[in-house]
Amino acid sequence: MSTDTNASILKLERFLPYRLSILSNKVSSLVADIYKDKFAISITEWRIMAVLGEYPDISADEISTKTQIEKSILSRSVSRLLKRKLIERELAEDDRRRSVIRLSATGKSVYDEIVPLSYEYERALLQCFSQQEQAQFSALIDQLYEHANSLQV
Amino acid sequence: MSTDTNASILKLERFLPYRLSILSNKVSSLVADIYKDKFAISITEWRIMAVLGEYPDISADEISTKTQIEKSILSRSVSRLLKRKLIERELAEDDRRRSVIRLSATGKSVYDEIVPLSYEYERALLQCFSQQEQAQFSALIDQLYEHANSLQV
DNA sequence: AGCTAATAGTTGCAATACCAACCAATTTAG
DNA sequence: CTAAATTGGTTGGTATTGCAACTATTAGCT
Repeated sequence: MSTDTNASILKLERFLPYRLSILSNKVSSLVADIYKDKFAISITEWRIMAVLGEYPDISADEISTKTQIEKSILSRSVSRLLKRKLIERELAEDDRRRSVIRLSATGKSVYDEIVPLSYEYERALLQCFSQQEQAQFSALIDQLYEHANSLQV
Repeated sequence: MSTDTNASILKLERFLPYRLSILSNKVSSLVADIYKDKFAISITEWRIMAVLGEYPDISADEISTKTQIEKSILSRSVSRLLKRKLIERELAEDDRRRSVIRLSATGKSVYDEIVPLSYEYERALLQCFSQQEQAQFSALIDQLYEHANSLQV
């Protein structure tokens, strides 16, 4: 990590935000290729399906807060997934603004195929770490995320 | 970190690629706002300027490999920076396909303003870590990046 | 030299992202 | 009870992205 705060030159390749971005892009693009090649699903679409696998029958808004997908993007992604019959949607009885979304049977079967692939990929990634390092890294990520959140204006 | 590779449900919020993506977005969007508000410069543009601050008189192609910015995006960003007179460009004498890019005087003064802000931001981010944790986190990022790179098809 | 391949950079186009405006249903406050 | 504010979701406009095709120049091979 860079240490000299008053340096007059920025070493981009050691600058934390840059490094995180590069790392994240690399890690995500590898899975993205898998999802895309085998299932023609984007990362965004997969995230929606993933949340629905975990929490069936939630609203678009709940998906949005859980995945941090912006609501216009979510709306269009949901349309695509509906068109491809990977998810189903109906109006909520109690509040007709809301709708309730869930994986369709097809969607569930795709989900069931992707989940193990995802875990396998994560496992392959983490193979470069010892058990202890995994735990450390995980904790540090959480810690930094919390902190970054608190820096928000 | 998720441990059970055979789980039938994916916990998205504990899935490493997702967590890295969220963290990176958060961390980058905070700096992006600073660059944008104070200097009307995007992250991409800043990265280009940052590399030029470190390595003056390099070609677009060299910038591309150093920043991992795709060359079409780079080309357009360079145009914008030229138009705003933040950088200068001339043809390389030895190879007239290449051009040689550097910060202009204005660009350098903007650079000189942004660098301390960036370091300050990084410092603020890292305040949630002890010295030891910083070193660990940094090492783990490098380690994971190397490994992810090696998983490439 | 002369032809082919490779490289540096630009541009076109389709997909995606983001913001703001919008519609419809519901909640709140007077 | 009703007007205003809020909420869930969609849509429009615009900017950004990413791939591929293209131009121009240089390198390599025979």
